[in-house]
Amino acid sequence: MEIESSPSTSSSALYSSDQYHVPHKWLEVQDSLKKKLVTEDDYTWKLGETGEGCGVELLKYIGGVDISFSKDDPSVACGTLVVLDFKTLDVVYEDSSIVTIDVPYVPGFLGFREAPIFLKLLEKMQNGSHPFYPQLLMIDGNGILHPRGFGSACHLGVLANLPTIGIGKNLHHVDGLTNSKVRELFEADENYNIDFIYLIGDSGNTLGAALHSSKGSFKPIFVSIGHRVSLASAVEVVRRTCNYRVPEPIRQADIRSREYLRKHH
DNA sequence: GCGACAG
DNA sequence: ATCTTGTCGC
Repeated sequence: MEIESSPSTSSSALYSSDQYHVPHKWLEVQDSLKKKLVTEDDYTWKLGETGEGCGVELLKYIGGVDISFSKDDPSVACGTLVVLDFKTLDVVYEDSSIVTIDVPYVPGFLGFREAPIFLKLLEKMQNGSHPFYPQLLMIDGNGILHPRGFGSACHLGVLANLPTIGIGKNLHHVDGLTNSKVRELFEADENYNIDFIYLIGDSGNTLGAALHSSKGSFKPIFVSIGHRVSLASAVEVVRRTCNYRVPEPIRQADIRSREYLRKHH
């Protein structure tokens, strides 16, 4: 007869520390959603730039999402969805919502905590048949650059059935990838004036790319595919939305969510 | 054995 | 994520 395991003994030994507890079914749900993941370009529009205006549908509305948390009450947060014009990078839509979050942050399960909030914002827009509903979404968090290949960008992409790109501002150490390894790769290629390197794990899989996205930034951002987009397209889109280190859709969502929270709380 | 740990 | 001052540069 099995003895009931103690609460500190999580079903997945992601980390040797018992600092985090993985709620029941999260691994199963993640695995189930992962089966619906599409890792290639799956959309009808083009990125434009060359020979546009020939009747082809172009990428115009690109979304960004982020969440800011209250310093006083960690359960109070503000989720924000912005939509930018891909060409001009002007914000053409913004919606923010103050919410209370009871779902804990567990490394490797960020989607469970944040995706529901973004889904609500997207549904609100979709239900109103808003003309600026995003064709593609950028998420503050990783895509397949993740311990089980299913980060929050994949999570939201599958649930929203939208092409998504994951943006990490810090490296999630996965498959043998480390910051020093990334530094080495950049230094090895620096002679060729290359501003990005592919993140290839010990498994041999390409999990994403590290990109020096703006001129004055030595610290890279970490791009990985979420859903229905190829890595090449993802990097291209990210490149073209970076006025600063952080791509504009995410940067605007970040700024505006923090501002909204400050005003309404 | 210790410690790592997207947001 | 959030806690935080000054400081360097355009």
